[in-house]
Amino acid sequence: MEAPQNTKRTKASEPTLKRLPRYLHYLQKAQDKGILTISAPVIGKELQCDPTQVVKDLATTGVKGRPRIGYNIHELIQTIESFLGYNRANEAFLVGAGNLGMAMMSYPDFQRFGLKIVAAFDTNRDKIGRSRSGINILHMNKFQDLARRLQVRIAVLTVPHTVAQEVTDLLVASGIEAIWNLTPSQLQVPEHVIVQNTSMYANVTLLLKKLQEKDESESVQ
Amino acid sequence: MEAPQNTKRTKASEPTLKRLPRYLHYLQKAQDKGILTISAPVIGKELQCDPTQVVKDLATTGVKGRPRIGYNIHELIQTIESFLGYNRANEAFLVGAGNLGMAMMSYPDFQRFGLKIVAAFDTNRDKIGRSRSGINILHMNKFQDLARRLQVRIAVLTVPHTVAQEVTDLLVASGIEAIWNLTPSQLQVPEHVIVQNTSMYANVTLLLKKLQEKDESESVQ
DNA sequence: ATCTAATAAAGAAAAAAATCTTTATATATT
DNA sequence: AATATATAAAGATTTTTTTCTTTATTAGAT
Repeated sequence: MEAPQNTKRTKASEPTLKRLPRYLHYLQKAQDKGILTISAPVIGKELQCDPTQVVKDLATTGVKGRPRIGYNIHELIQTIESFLGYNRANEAFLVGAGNLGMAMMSYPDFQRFGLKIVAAFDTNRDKIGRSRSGINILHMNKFQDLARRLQVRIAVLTVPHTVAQEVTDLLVASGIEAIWNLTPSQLQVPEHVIVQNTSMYANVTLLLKKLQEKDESESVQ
Repeated sequence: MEAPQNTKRTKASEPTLKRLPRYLHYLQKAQDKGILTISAPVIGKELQCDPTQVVKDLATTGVKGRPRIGYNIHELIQTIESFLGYNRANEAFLVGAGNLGMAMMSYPDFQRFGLKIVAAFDTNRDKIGRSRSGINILHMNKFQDLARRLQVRIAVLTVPHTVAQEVTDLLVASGIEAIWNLTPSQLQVPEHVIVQNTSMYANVTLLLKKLQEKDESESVQ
């Protein structure tokens, strides 16, 4: 355990990390169909992206392919999953059992992607004691104690944005090291805490802007 | 209406488009506090991002600031909203009234960001006829007729990934031009159809990988 | 009125990412 | 066995995006 076999400390770029799960999803479907080997050009064609991009992305995981054959699909899946850390089950607490929180609880397969939501928290009395997809909803005042005792490092934040910052302060005080922020708020956190923002608004903006640009380019013609 | 006043056809970059809604959200909160003018360094400090980046992003919208003063916050908000097209109410149909679909229906303020979900569709009998946040849930077999009659161009896709492609084919056949894809599937669409992918899996992967890299860098020290 | 400091704006440089090109290799075909 | 071909892998180029630098402007202080 002293020397790492893989000296490939090739820190993958963010765009690459975002593409890898997509490849993985496609590869798993392909494997289910009984396919044994697959080439980068085929993946690129199917996922409508550049084949050399696929080769480059796969190369960062350290997997080796063979000319004229492609990659062994089983080995490829294993390597990507291991590279992304999907084998470890990272335990997480979800905070905010509203609509979005409930949706996240019943979102399928997070566990296959390395994330296991082990409990949910809210302050609404009507929700406490209930459960969703096997995840119990507890009162927020139990968060700090449980997070410390269970050594949970990750929180999924789905509270209303009006209370996002104050809840975040509690998470940080409870030892949370990584926050998946699904609120539109920009969270203030200490340097050692990781925040991953998933803004629905940014995405809807991008979509509408693309549509708008398409309209404009057509009207110009 | 013949010649456009703004010859600034500065097509904004994708990263810029994703940042603008964040600025907007912060600016609106600042405006509520009664602030009248604001400078890029202040925005940058508050949102912990580079001040020159903020200046560049704001410049693409065409807004003008004044040295030593900053930007008029009201004018700034107006300009960004107009640039992003938030004034127009783009009507959309939501397809798939499951957990995520319901969450999207009750997601606040989409309309402020230019998107108005006017109806939802599903095939589950238990859901049809009900409504959520004032949005009625209709049977999927009414989709094509309604989309055409109401000239709805945008669809929000929140169906299970197993049926994502076949539903997409129906959307396209119904004249839908833009799809906000919240399933993990890579959709096959004709060239003229715009797809915006929002993958929860890509985001969770990014978070876990960042945490993993942090752990590794600490253990190396 | 003049000077100073803060800041927008424009431009240059650097960094990052995507795309393109070349090379090498292994399989299938003749 | 020799050749052609598909493909991975490595490298080079181009493009995009971010960061840095410089310049110009303006409010406030002296």
